[in-house]
Amino acid sequence: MCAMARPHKPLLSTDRIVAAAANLVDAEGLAALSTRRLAAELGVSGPSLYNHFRTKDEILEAVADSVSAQVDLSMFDGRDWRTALHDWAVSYRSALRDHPNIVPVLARGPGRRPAGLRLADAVFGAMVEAGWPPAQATSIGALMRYFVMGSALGSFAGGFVDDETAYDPADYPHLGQAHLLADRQDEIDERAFETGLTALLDGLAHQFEQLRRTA
Amino acid sequence: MCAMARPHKPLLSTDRIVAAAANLVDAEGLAALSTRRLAAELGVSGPSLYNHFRTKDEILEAVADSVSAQVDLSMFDGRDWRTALHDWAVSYRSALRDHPNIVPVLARGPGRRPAGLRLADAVFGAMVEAGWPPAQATSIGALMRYFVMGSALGSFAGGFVDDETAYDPADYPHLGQAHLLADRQDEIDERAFETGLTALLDGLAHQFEQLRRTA
DNA sequence: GTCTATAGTTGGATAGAC
DNA sequence: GTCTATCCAACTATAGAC
Repeated sequence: MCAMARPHKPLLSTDRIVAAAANLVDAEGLAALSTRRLAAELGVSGPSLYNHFRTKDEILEAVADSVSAQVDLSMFDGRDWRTALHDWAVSYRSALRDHPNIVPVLARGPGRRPAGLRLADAVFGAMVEAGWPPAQATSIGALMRYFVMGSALGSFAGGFVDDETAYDPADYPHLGQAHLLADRQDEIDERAFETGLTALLDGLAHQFEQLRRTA
Repeated sequence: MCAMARPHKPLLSTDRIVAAAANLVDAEGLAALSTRRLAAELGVSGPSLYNHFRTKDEILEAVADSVSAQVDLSMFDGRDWRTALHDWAVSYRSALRDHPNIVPVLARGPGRRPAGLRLADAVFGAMVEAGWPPAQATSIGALMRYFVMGSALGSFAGGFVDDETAYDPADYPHLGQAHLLADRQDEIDERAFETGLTALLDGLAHQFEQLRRTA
């Protein structure tokens, strides 16, 4: 009878653990990620995870970095900064919206996470290359992160309840249609993101022109 | 000997509970908010809280709404939309940065929270009043929320470690100065926020002009 | 590298006395 | 409206067998 003590082929791998953890967090939220629960999803016992990660937080960091790794950075090779920044923001948001529950972890910053750092390196390098002064390039990296993370953290439209009686016109005179937002979440959030991104890039292009003129 | 069964003066009030909960979340994070811990801070026993709230989540929602209530909305009376939007964004971010740990809860949206709804009502109403079509006014409310929440969720600069050896130039050729960011967090985040806000408002003003021209 | 067993906390919430 | 007592579930992590 095999007591399953030491298998000849490892049952686990860091990649399998990270993938299962990401699925769990996506499906049930950060709070649902426990070592026991994760192990159960992988068909192993809880303590087995500690052969691959030292703490639960290490697993969480690895999940966060796997999301950063999904962001496309290829547009920074060659294209003009505005187009590149637009396409990057779209890819960035797309990756984060697939995993909104992990956004608060990503918001801690890149720290020592390789994919997060590659991302920061690519956008900062491309902006400096394009002619932005380093301090401005830093601001651009920061403000784009603000906008993308904010847009991925939670749906704007989905934050209103789908209940006509919830928003009394006497209390909220302009929210008469607000209960309709929840039905068209994706469309409304998508349009707001594109509107904001266009405004942001228009405004930055304006600043860039002024910068070139005075230089 | 008083067994402290039913005091003549209530020891607790919803306001006291909310204030203590906010302090706890600010100081130690969302995870530190437990009913037992919160009760201890208030000098009462854990179950006493259930005389004022039905669940822990109700307390959390009340904390979130108390933060929304701190946002100034007076600038929407009379001032031009751009100035009002700027001042509102600054006040909004200021309130949220004082309580960054509660931002993920605020990101659920206003739902049925009165202060959150007053905020949404004020900005939407003011934009429509100023001449923005309702769909655009909705987008503006959403994209401003994205930007402000993203900027309050966590520091950009503070997300890099203050360790010169952490960012190897061979791996990250443009992050040679990144370890210096952590030392000047507030200054860097503040400038990025103002840069982004100005760009956003410049871009929206541009869209508004075009809208007026074609109308 | 996986298992079992377990230590040692901590959690949300209810029942019923006063 | 606060208390005490309690239920029972869940958690991270370690020790040591195989």
